[in-house]
Amino acid sequence: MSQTREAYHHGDLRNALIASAVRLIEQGGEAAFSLREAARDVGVSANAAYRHFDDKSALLTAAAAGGLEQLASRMLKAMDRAAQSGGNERPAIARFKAVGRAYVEFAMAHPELFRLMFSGSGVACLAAGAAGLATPAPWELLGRALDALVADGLMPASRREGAELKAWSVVHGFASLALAGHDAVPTGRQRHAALESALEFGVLGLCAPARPLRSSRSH
Amino acid sequence: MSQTREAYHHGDLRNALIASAVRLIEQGGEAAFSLREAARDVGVSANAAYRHFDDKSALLTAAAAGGLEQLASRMLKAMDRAAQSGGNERPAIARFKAVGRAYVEFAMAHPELFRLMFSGSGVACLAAGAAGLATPAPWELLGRALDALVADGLMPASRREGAELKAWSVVHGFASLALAGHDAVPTGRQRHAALESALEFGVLGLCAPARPLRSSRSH
DNA sequence: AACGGAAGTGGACGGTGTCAACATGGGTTT
DNA sequence: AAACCCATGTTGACACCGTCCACTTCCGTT
Repeated sequence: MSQTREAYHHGDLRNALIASAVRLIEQGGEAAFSLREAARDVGVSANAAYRHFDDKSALLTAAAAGGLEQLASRMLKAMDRAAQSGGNERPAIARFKAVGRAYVEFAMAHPELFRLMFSGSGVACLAAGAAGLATPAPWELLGRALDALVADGLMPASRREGAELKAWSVVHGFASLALAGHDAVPTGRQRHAALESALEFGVLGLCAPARPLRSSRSH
Repeated sequence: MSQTREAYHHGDLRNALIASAVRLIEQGGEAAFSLREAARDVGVSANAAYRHFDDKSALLTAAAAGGLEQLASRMLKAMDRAAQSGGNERPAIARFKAVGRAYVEFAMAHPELFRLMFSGSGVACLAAGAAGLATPAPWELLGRALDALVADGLMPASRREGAELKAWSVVHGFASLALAGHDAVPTGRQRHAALESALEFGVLGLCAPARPLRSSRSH
């Protein structure tokens, strides 16, 4: 984080612009960001940005990719932490929950950045982000946690396929609704409890035995 | 509340602007909408809009509220339809699933509008939308479906509180990820199957018996 | 020491949201 | 029926934005 050393002509403008974009977005949302403002913020002409980014949206994408990397890093750390001290849960379940918890907590800590990551045709953001990423992509981490659930015999192997989507949906939906300020999502202390409850809900949905089929054809 | 009454100068501009905004947004996303363009579209001066909306964002909010109403209407219709011909599912479960299905299908049919409804400080959108809405709000419909699950003895009453949030998270997350073009969400025919699977996942999470507590204090 | 190209600058264009002042015409009051 | 008023809509202007263009400045290479 040695950013103060950037000389106008010689520093790495690219990263400085990304950092500035992230800062502006986290403060006032995607709307409060403008290419000119970011350039101004770095103390450089507006058009200088075009030497490093094709487009305004290219800068946005780069900022989103940075956020994605940060998210993945947090998830990874949370997983490792949970692996060694999983409380009184089965380790695989503790890890699985830790991943989801980290996901939601990141969204709460960086609401605007999180929103940016999944806004618009996020295809671009996600794909571009995942392309040259150092840390494994978030959904890859989730996949590992799910594999562990199967390996420990907690989740039927037949349900492994498509499990990422379900688990991801719960936490992503939770985070999105919380960010939207939906009434159903409590705030503050109670939200933590709601999140834990939602995580247990996800575990149950994945691991619980299937419901008996109800063939009430006619009566 | 008699809204068509504003046929003063040139028809009811307010609704015309909202309709135009919805159209523009559905075509090219929120970014492709501008106050001036909407005004141009209905053949009126740009500033005329300010007689009906405080702000650009006020128009956006109104458009989102319209979408919310449409969503609620679809959910209601789907619930009613499922109630009378629930396939070979328990009626309460058929209704519950129908609500979620309608939610996701609406998002797929109107991706940009759906995105708008939950973007930004959606508080404004959702609150403003729910305020003077004719049809019951979407989450109210969901609440009824959940009540029915409890009434039929399919979901433990102790889990009723906060159940909206969990169910909502699944479908909202599913829709959001699908809209973002996430790899985990299949497209076309397979998506339908994935949605059904996710709905069953939600039912299981709500209705399945709790996991046995695992009190592995110390070793 | 000269040079070629990368990095950054300045100006301009069309577009946008929004404000202030002005025009208009239908409904209400006399 | 005539006069008025105010909601409705218009015109013009301002600052800001993204982006294109031509120009300058400096670094590393030869």
